[in-house]
Amino acid sequence: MSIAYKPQEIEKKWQEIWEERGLYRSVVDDSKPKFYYLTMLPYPSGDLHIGHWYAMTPSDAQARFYRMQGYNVLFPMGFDAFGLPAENAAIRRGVHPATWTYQNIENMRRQLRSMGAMFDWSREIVTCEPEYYKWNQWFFLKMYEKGLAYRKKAAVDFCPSCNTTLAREQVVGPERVCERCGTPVIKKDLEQWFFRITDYAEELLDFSKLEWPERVKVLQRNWIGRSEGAEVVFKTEQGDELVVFTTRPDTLWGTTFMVMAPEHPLVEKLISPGQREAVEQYVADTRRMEDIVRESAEREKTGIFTGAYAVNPVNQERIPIWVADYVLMTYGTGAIMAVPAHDERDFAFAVKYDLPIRVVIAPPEWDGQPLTEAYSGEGTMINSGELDGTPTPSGIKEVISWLEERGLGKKAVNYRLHDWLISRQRYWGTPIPIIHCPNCGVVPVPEDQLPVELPTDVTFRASGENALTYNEDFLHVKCPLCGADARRETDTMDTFMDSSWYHYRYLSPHYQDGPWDPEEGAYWLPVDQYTGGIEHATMHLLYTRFFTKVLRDLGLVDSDEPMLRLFNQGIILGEPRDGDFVQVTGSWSGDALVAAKIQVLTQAEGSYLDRKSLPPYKIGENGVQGEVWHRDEGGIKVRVLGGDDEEHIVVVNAQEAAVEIGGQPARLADLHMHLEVEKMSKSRGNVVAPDVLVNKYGADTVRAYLMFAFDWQSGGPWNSRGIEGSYRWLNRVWSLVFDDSPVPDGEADPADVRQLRRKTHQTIRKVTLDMKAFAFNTTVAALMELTNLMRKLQVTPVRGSDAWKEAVDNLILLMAPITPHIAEEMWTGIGHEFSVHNQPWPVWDETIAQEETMTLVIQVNGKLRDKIAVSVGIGEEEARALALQSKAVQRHLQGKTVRKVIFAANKLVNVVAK
RNA sequence: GCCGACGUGGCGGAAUUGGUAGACGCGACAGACUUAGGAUCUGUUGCCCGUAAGGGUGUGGAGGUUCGAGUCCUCUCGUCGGCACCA
Repeated sequence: MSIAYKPQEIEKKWQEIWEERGLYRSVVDDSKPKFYYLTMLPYPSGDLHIGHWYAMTPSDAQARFYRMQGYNVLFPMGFDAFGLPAENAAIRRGVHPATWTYQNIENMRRQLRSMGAMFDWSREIVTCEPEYYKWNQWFFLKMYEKGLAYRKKAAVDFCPSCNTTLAREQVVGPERVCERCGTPVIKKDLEQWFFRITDYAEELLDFSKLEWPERVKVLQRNWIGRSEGAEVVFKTEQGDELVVFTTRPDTLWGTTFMVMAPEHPLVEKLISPGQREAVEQYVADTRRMEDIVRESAEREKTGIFTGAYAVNPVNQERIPIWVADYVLMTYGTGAIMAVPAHDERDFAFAVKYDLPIRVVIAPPEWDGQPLTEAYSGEGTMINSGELDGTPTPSGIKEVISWLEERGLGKKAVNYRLHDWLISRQRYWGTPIPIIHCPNCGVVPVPEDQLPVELPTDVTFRASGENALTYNEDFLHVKCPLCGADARRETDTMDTFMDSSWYHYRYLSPHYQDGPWDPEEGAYWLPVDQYTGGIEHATMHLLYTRFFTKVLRDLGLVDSDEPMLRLFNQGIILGEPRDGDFVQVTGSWSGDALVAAKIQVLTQAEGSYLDRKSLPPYKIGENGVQGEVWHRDEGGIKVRVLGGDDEEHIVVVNAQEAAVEIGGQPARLADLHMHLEVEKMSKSRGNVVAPDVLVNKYGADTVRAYLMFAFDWQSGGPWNSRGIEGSYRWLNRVWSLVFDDSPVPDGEADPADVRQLRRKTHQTIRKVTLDMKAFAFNTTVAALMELTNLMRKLQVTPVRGSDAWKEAVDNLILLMAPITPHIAEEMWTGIGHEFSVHNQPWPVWDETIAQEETMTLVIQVNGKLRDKIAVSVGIGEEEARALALQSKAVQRHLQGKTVRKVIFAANKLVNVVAK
């Protein structure tokens, strides 16, 4: 073993050589099948996170695998460069968003290169470049022409902290907070731009052309929220039409009142004079109420009678119209028919306001008594005139035809999905290419004037207000139609616009005559494999599907779907750790301890403390001994365990405390607090920095570990010891391949040779199948198994055999996608030609991989009693005889009679006895 | 509340889809080499009883189907994720 494995040297070397030789430049080549492998592009936040590595390096390995299998693989990378953090940095630190962004990109490019991934950098895109966002604007204009982009005044969710509107899916949780900063959103009435994604709602529910995880499809289906029912037209006594949507038209005869959303435009007109003041007060109160309060389901419903009446079209009954906050303007028509007997919410409302409840669906075996709660199950229609007696499922259909015949209503489908709100009141985004002219109104910027560039000389206000709104140069423009002084639209586009089509721009990032070069498109599209996090299930992945359908309808692409196959990787969580064990002395102030001195008795490094070697937990008169459970600027919490594992958390005020670690003075911030398995975050201090790992172990180790240690789909907690295992493995492989000690004398044992060949071919088979199936952890495990066998045979004459060479070559080839640098170094190092990455993927020989002998499992009554080595393909008779001869079997058969013998070929014999 | 996913050693995770549970790795324990080792190498390692041979038990829990269940069915508990007055 003449040379040591020095990943830092060989990785840098090969990355440069691959780059120089253009090894991963992908060009259209009709002689090869194409494979467009796409992994989600990062936001340039500053540093590459271990999560980026976790998402990208297994993807890279799979892309490399396809490449060696003979595909022409495109594996591009870029930066999702517009967005709020850049602007916030500008405000906080006075750096221009562009400067901040490009500095981060520069750094992240370096970090990305350190992965050794096969990214084709000649196709890199940066979405904040005018040559990129010009096409955002172009698409916007095309959509505007087709009526797919429109402007309307709407009550929109607005984040007062980010000072911008949010799309519906950017408002999260029952508290309805801003996804980015956690501030509760407020409602604002603003003129906003929307994309008509609802036009495609039905088509977006069709996943038949997609090989996507069921999870994602379910999330999208829920998000689109399709429900079938009917629209029924009620008339008010004033003669206005009041349309309602219902999924249960069969309960129409049970409508005893109607409810409108407080925001419903007709409310104003309906109010009777006597009720005017009260209703207006109610509407105003509701509108002022925050959504958090209003939309909490537990809250008791409130409402008020408008004084107006409507007529139920099915039975001409006069029913009161109420206004209530439990009806939402944003769903259906903003008005409902209330059927208290068969709807929980209506029931509660009717009880509260003493409104009539009429049963029209008789529950099975109903005794005719008044209901104590709403019955929404199946039953038989009653009190419904000529339709009495119709059972529930068919009743719905029958009522719909009944309504349609009489022109009272029609079958209808409703979606929860809203149009996509794309306006953002922010500077760092794509300007919406629209001009507001006092004479002509809304005027699109002519195509030949694109891009509308973001001005660079802008000043940022601490409030976060859109800098474009007071940038005079940007603002003032002549109307392209009439030449009058006009004003530019200052809203910019949601950044999801950028990521909705970036996979098209990768094809030709600098192409001038269109969003991409159609020739490239004809070859590479659509994306064959997409990988990324599940968190994008309803936003990015729905928008990008919508976008492709729009592009298809514009005649730009042939496919209905952007990405045929999707795989979601999980996330890497923080490593759990015990906190430091400390001895705190000070004085008590109530329940809290005011510390004078905090001594760390041991500093935990990554793993749990050994309790045995520590002093006991203690709460005393002048201090405590225990584990640092939590730490913040003001102090710590110390966890003390009592005799029965009873837990006490002591709050320690450490403002005035002297901190000592190992006898040395230290800062409070140096104390390690207890960490659970939880998301990595700077504040918790459990972030793993890939750069540090690369410096210590090399990229190949990090790649191998990330692929080996987790089920890729699930992710899991980081383990700083675990990565050592992968490093050991690579070192062992290295010393196996570069073993230049003399080969042991003698003849190689043919059985060993056979065993090695068999294992080699089995490994090729396993790795090939598992790589395809995203089972990366078992792929690496298989390679480790082969390594382990080789290490056993390394000290025997087998090392001089052809089987050994075969094993070494194949091991290197199979490792190439996973650990590209060491594989290249070993491949060329044993005299093969550059590059290992241009080699064809090895093929296994099924007959060599075949086992000759196997372990026949012998069971008695289903319990394992013996194992016998037999040759593969042993017949039933023979197996049965062997089983019955087994001493262990005979022992267990004593006093029993054999009833039956089950034989499972190449598996086991089960003797059933009583 | 509704929808979905998941529960396997001290830990991360395997299990050809109904046929040897725990591959591979981490950790732990023992030993070798070493001035030393948190390097490297060898061995052991689900739990319980037993010196051993051997036996019992074991995939969140309870039941069921089957010659045989981590895998299929029913119920149940727990964890996580999504949606949530959606008419």
